[in-house]
Amino acid sequence: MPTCLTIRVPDDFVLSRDVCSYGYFLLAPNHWHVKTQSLSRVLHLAEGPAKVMLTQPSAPRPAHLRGAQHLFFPHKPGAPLAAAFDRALSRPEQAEARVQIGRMLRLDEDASHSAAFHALDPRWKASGRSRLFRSPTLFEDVIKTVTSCNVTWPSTVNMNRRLCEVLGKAGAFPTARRMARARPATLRARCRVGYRDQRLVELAGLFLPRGRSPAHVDEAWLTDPATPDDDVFKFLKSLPGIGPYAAGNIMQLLGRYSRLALDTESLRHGKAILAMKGSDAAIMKKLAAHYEPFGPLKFKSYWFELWDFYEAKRGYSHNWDRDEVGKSFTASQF
DNA sequence: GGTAGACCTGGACGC
DNA sequence: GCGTCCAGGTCTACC
Repeated sequence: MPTCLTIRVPDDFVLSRDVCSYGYFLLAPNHWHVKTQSLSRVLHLAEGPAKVMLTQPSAPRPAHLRGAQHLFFPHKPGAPLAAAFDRALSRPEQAEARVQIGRMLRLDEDASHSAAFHALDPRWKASGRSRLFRSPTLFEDVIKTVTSCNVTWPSTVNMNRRLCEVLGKAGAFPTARRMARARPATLRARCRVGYRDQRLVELAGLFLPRGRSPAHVDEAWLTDPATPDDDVFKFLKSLPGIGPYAAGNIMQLLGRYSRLALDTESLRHGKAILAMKGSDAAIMKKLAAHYEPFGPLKFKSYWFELWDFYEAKRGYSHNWDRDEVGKSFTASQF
């Protein structure tokens, strides 16, 4: 009989809001189902891939909001999630699945973490936004970040879809082992990753347990609170295909929010929304100064400002259709 | 330390 | 249908 797990979540956790909080929820193998307000994807587990569907009990729509265009998330905050798999999971696999789901949904950030963020930046208290969706593994987060560099959003969508189709098992995201064994020419020709081919293969090799390179990715060290942010940032920048933007983004994916990931979207935001003037370099400096008051959580403040802008243009993110949004969504098109 | 140019893909546009 | 232009971050060579 297929396994169905009950996942306990923090008191303020809302599936629709906390999944649809970062662009990766639109990238394969993730699939957000607007009609049912649920998330499905294939997870890699010890005995093979398993598809999971995550749901949370719904909350009744308050009478005063009925029929009105208003920020309303359809789930009951803090209600346990149901994780329904398409096959039976062994005990060790169930534990593994819980770890991966917990990472993806940032269940380690409890209500007190959200409260601390809202105390620092009260603009997000009403919506409750605080968590940023990520991947079940650091490896997937790093590869997704590289596929988002120097391309428009539709290309990122395509690259991730093709990586899953060509190298993934049963629709899963490729494992580091599989990608490390791939020929760069295959990645280029079949996954359309372009010049990133060699870099992706090298990166994948650094995630293998017995990486020979001194740059081997030690996830325990990267996530250890005792490791200074500066050291993590410096290490990430030393990896192939990772520059200042990608390193800043991976920092937040590691739960380190003290850095910004500044790119052309940031420039657009600075000019159009924050009315900043000057050269690009000058605006980058102004952006850094602008978010400084939000200290160790500045990435969240920055990101939710961007997200607000996207939602103002396209409606609430939990109602975004993956295929529709995948065709556009880039600075030059706003 | 700062900067110019190459690296690729895919969409927009003109013919 | 074809050719050209452009957006996008990283890397290398060079000053």
